[in-house]
Amino acid sequence: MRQSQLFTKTLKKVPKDEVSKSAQLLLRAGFIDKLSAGVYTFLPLGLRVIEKIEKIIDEEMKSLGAQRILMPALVPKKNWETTGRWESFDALFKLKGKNKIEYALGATHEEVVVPLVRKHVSSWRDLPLAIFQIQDKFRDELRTKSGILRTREFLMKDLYSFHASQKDLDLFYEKVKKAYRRIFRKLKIDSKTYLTLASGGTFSKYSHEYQTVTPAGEDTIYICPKCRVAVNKELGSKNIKCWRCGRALSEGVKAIEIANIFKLKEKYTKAFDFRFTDKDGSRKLVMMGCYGIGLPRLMGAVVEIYHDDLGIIWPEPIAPFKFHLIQIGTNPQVQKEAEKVYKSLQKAGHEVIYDDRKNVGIGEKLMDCDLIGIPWRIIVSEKSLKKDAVEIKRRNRKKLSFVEIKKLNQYLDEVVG
RNA sequence: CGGAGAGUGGUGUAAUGGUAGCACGAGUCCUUUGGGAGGAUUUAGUCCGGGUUCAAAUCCCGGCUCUCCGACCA
Repeated sequence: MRQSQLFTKTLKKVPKDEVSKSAQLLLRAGFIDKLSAGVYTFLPLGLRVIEKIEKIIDEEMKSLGAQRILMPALVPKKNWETTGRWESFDALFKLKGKNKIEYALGATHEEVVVPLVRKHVSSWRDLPLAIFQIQDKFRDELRTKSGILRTREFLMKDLYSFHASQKDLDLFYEKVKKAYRRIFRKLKIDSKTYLTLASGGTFSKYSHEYQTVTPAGEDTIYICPKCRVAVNKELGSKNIKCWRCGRALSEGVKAIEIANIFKLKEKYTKAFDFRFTDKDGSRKLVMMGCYGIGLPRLMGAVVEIYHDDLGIIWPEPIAPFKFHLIQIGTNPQVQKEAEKVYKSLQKAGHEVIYDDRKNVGIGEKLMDCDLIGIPWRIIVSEKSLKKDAVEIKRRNRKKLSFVEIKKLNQYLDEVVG
C-alpha cells in the first residue's frame, strides 16, 4: 500500500474533550471516523486491524468445531415476544416496516439461532452443535463511551452451542475458555485479562466475563493475587474471596469487559420448546451456551494498553501492516532504491505500507509512522544508501540497525520472522 | 435517564454586547528534506428556531448535537 494513496490522512488535532486515549489515537491516526456518538466508520487502516482480529477469532472458533453462519440483523417482533425480551431488553432498537411488521435490530441472536437450529436438530445424534457468526450488533445504549469501547453498533462474534446434557455443555464451556485464552495471547492482552465472576443479567444469576485491566475500563474488579480470576464489583461486598482458591482479593482496579460466556442451559430452548429425542426415547430440552466477543472493543482495549506519547504500538498479529517503509529526501537515487525495496518486500509476501509521499517533510513522516504504530520501520535515505543499506527499527525500541539491501529479505526471514 | 461542560471555515481554536481573528489543512508558485520546514498568494466559518438590543458568536427561551461524571448495561 502506498501511503500517498491511502484514504484519510492523519490529524494533528482531535477535539479537546475526547479524553479516551484509544479514541484520540485511533481518530488521529485515521483508523476510525465518528459519524455520531457511538457510531463509527472503520477506515482502511482500522478495517485491516478488525479483519486480523476477525481471522484470529474465526480460526479459534473453527478449531472448536464451530461452523460459521451469518444471521440477519432484522429480527421480527414475534421472535422477541417468544422469549419475553421485546419488553425486557431495554436496549433494543425497534422499528416498523411498511407492511406494519415490527422488528428489532439484533442486539443478540438467541431469538434467531434457537429456531434456526431447532429446524435441523431432532435427535441426540445431531448434538452437540456449535454455530457462530461475526456480525454487527445494535444496542440502544443510554450513553456511549470512550470511542469504540462502548458503541450503539458494533461487530461481535457470537457463538452458540447446543448439547444433549449439562455435562457436555460443561465440557464445551471449558474448551471455549481455552480458545479465548489463545485469542487473548495472540492479541498480547492475556496477562492483563481476568476471568471474572459477574452478575448474569437476564441470562442467569452469574456469568463469566473476561475483563482486561486498563484505566479506561468502566467496570471495577477485584483480582485474586494467585489465580488469574477476579470478581466484578457489581456483585456487591468487596470482602468476597477468590472463588477458585479462597484468598483475599486485591483492591478494586478498572477493567473493560471484552468477552463473556454464559451457560444458558434451558432458558431459551425452553422458550422455543426446542427438544430432542434422547437415546432412551425421551424428549428433552436442549442445553445451550453462548459466548461473545466484541471486536472493536478488543481493538480499543489493545490501544489503551499499547501506546506511548507518540502513538499506537500495535502487537504484531493485529497490526494493519507489518512494515512501514519510508523514503527520506528528494534524492532521485533514494527514491529509486526505496521503490525497489518496496517491490522486493511485496514480492516476498510482506505486508508493507510505503510512505512514498512527495513534498512531505521527514519530521511529518516519522511522526505519522510513530502515530500509526506499525511494528517495524524501514527507512531508505542518503545516509543508509552510503552503506548500501536500509535502516530498521522496531516501533517500541530505540535501537537502529542497518541491513544491507541485498541481504534484507534474508534478514527479515531470520531476524524479524 | 439525572448532573456538568461545550457547539465558530475541512480540522483545532480566539474573540463576553461594537471590524469574526489565528494555526493547521486545501489550491498556485518558489525554496527546503533525519523528528510535525520557510516565504508569497488564494480559499473557506458563528448548530437550528425564536426573543432582547441601535448593535448578538457573545445575553434570554426552545430545540438539536457532542464530551465527561453518575445510573443503567443481554
